[in-house]
Amino acid sequence: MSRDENIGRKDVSKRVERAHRILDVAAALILRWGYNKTTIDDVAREAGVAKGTIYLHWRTREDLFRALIRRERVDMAEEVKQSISQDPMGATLRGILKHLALVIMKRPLMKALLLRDLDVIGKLAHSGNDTFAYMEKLTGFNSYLETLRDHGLIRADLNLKAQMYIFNAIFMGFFLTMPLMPEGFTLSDDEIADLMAETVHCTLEGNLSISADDLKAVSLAFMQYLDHAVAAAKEHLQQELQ
Amino acid sequence: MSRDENIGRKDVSKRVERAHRILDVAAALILRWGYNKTTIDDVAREAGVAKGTIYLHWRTREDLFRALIRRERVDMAEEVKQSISQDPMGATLRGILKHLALVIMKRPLMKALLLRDLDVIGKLAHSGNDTFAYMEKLTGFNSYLETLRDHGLIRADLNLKAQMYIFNAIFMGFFLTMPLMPEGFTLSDDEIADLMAETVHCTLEGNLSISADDLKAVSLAFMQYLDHAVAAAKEHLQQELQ
DNA sequence: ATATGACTATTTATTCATATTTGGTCAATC
DNA sequence: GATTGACCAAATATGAATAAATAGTCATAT
Repeated sequence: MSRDENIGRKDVSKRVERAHRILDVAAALILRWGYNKTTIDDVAREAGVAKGTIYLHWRTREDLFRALIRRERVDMAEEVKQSISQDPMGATLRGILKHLALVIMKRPLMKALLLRDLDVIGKLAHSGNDTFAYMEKLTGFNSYLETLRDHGLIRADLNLKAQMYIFNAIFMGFFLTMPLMPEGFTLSDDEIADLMAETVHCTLEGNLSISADDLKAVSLAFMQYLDHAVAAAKEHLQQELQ
Repeated sequence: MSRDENIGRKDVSKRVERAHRILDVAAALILRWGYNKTTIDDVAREAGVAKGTIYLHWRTREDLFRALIRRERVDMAEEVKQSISQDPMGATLRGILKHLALVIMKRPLMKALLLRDLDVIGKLAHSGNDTFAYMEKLTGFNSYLETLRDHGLIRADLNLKAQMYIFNAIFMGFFLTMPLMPEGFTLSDDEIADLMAETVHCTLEGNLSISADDLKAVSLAFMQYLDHAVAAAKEHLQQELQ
């Protein structure tokens, strides 16, 4: 490794560190004041950099916040991956749902994004309603469901599209019901996650007896996929933050 | 029956008829233009009455639309009752859910109310956020669940609060997911209703074997309750429209 | 080369005056 | 007595003109 590259490396790591510091501030401010009322000046001041510095990282204000969202997603994916890998049943449908739910509940920004909380994401909701990425995610999930089905880990008497819809409805339903329940009918995050998992289990996994081999195979395939996807996303993010 | 009362009757029936005509127009206009942009003048013109006449029925604009919503609820309840009574399994949890869902899907106004579609209900959403009536409905549903449980028609290994939450989450989830699914992943109303029922069945009813006696008992109790509640609501509505 | 913050061109918020719409009333009419 | 629609006050929309806030730039400093 030449000296030039070394120097470059050092510079880059400093830059990335600063980018993260700025995003940290942006995350705190968007949750405190909402996207519409969070200014670049605020972010710069709180992050201890000049405004111009922020524009050395991102071309526009929106770019900055979109980067924040991407980072949030990557961090979440990493956390979910860890969580799943520690649970023998983690790669089952109910496992994924439960771990995903618990991680999201701990992350106010992800929760706000999922629930489309306009107080937080404001105009960020309208612009760039990335349906392409969404479709991509859905089709990715589709192939995961196919794998599960091939290994007998979900019911075979329901078509994929239906199972897809059911999974989505349960996922969104449990989250969206949270703020709708009146006093006395609310449940804790952990209870909700468990019930979500239970619902998916009963409806999509049925009372199929899980073969250890199939579970192992699916877990391996899924973790391998997740490892790869998360690593790529992290790499991509690192690159993006230079 | 004296002649006075007869004359009164006739007048009242005319009045009620007119009230319904006005509400019909209000329903059409609120769906076409939304609450905020539907004026009393519009309603009066379309209904073929003078504006003053409307104020002979309701004290304010909001009262008119709240009456419309009450009527919609009563009509819906009546329709659900009919639908359930024709289905042997109608009074089971999955039966109720399915019939309720199908009826709502056919009623744009109910759908808009359920989904809190601000384009339709506009400022009507904020004012009078009737949590009391909501609580009442929830506790009513609670006791229905208790009856089901006593007759072994739903699982006994989940507490009522949890089952309540699950039911709500499934119900809302399937409805709210409808507009969120992209092209190619959508399902028909009937498919969605069936999947909703299936989900509730798997999760809350389990694979319990239903005793014919218990089913009969629950159906009877439920239909009796529904009959009574709907009749009272209708009576109340009739009274309200004078 | 990197970072800064004063600077500017836009955007957004505020104000104020005017015009229009609309909820609700009530004297006149049927 | 029931119904009407002209009428009014209040609310809402429109627009101009001004002020304030803010995104993004760039000459200068480190």
